[in-house]
Amino acid sequence: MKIMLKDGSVKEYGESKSIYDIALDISEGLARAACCAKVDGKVVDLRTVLDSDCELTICTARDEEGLATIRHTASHVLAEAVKNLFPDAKLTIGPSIDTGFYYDFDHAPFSREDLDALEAEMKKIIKKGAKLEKFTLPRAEAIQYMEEKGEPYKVELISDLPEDAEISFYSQEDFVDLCAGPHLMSTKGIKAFKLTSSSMAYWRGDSSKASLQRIYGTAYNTREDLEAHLARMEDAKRRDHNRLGREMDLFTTVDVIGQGLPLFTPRGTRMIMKLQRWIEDLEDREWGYMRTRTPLMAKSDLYKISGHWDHYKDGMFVFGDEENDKEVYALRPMTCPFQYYVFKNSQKSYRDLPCRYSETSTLFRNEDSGEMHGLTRVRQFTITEGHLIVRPDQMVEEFKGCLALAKYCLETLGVEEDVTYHLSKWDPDDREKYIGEPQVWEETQQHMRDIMNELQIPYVEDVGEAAFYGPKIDINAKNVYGKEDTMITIQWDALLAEQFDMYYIDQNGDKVRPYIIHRTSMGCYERTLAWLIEKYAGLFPTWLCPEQVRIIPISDKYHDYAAQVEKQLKAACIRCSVDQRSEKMGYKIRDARLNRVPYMLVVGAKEQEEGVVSVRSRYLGDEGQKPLDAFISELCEEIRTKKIRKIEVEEQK
RNA sequence: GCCGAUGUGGCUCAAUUGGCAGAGCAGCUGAUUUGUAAUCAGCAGGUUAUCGGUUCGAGUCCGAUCAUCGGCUCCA
Repeated sequence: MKIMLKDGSVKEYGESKSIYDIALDISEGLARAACCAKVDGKVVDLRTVLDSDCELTICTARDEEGLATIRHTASHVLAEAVKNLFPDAKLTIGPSIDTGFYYDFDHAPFSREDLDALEAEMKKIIKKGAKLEKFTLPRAEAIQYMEEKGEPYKVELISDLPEDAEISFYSQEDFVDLCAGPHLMSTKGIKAFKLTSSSMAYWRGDSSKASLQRIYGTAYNTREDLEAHLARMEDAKRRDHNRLGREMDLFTTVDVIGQGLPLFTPRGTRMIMKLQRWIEDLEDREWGYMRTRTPLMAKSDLYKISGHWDHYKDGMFVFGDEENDKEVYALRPMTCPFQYYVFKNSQKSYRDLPCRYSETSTLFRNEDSGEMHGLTRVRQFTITEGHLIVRPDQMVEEFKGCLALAKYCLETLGVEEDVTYHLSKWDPDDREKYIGEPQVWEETQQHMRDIMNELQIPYVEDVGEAAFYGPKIDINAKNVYGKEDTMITIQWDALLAEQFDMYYIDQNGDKVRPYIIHRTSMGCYERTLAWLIEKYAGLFPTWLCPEQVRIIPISDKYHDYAAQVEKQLKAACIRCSVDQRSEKMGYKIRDARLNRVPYMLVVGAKEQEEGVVSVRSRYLGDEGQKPLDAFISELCEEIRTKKIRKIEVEEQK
């Protein structure tokens, strides 16, 4: 039998060798190095292919697939440990995931102490180095086998497998689990793992079914990799906007105000206003948008026309007293219909289109109480929201324009490399959730594919993620913990114009339905700010900093000169302050750095005499003396161009 | 909404078995007048998230509510 290794070399083995020997041999004695194999691009278990004649590639622990195999086996070891320490626990499922693995058990909640005990038990199991062996059973026997073992969830899993599916089990000494594989040859292959947390999960993700306890763990090829991962997690904790944003005095929350209702302090507000003025000016001046200002609430009638009442009522804040014949109102969860009525205010000619409306729009969504998180999931947020009412023949160009504007915003914020593009499609098997004809949906989705391909933007397609009125491009970003959030969305809508009876007059004097693009350029301010905090760990580009310059007089003899410097900076619209406290310079510098002020101007006798400033920046450290005029013009240029300077000095702590 | 954990000055944390609520940092006041990451001293700051219960006595035990965190589910 011939086996191809990752480096392209080929090894040949005779019939007599056992698969374990072969596995050991190809991995040069390390049972963990060869984890699984790939045949025709499909990941398969080494055991199933090593005794057949086919061309295969060995995946080692350094490959994504190999690492997933290690983690999958780790989940089995966890399951064995749980059965050893908590024999009553019932097994369910335990896959590998991006960051490690988990296993769900039907059992009472596990404490951190339980996890520590389980970790110790897992180490024992690994040390013994049991061989993992695979065997299969016919369906009836498999069910009987698991019934005898008292594992009802496994019985259910087996019963739900397709008729022709192979029903395989893996054993490691006395512990046996239903599993499709692949797995390591031996538990010894798990060299570095840690149980990270436990939480609750539903059986098959269904909240009406049994609640299970999920134990999360992570496993890596080497101890160094594991430690690097844990260090990344520590770093993530430090960057976490929900912690850092509060620490930096950008926002806060108050119990009596409520969940998902953050308050922005003057520093946070300054950042948001900076973003808002930039984006409004950009849209209006360079992209031909017209600003609207529309109500934050409306009668329920409006949402009935738009379809939101049927599709989204639970997500709205509704008030009023229908039973006593009083009007029922709702706070707006989106801006669409309001801007449609701005469009409908006057009759439009084909020459008036495209009509690009934009609004800095505050929205209200009644998210479930468990959903709120920092600034990324809130009940009230403000989005730079726009609707483009266009002729069908303008749709593709305008859609491209929206994508270009979004990309420009991402580039300016320095985050364009951190996003992924998603084509969010409807779900043909869940027609209830959507309006419109299947054919329209498929055609529109194809248009969007064409646009993305033409612009050469890589994207993935997600089924069932569309809006109820049309498919969309979602631009997602990962937070510090790797969890994705939608930052920007651009939606194609060929349906709602009908609901609102919108039209324009074409060359022939006929009424024609326009198309609509729902879009945002920069997303909502709350989420974008959260993203920026995490991206820059609070060290924002200068133009966004709530405080750009801290003036540090060496002693109070120089307060007058410091005040002069401050006056000139303020005249140039630079956000600055003077630290007048009677502290030593070192103390003031430390304080300014902890406040993440990008520039410090030290002023004393020398500076006062010569009319200069001593510049200390976060980028280069001590930059030496500069004439004040020169400093101001350089800084203004940096702010005007929204430059992102590279930090070249080590951050001390 | 569901499961779990958590909640003590602005922040980080302490308080033995239920027995006087305490420290560091930040803040304020005074002294110090400082040359590139912490000068010294003093002061002030609390209904221990809220409400109720058990108890001679509750930060600590019990219940409810609110909020925060980790997940699940959801995200037009």
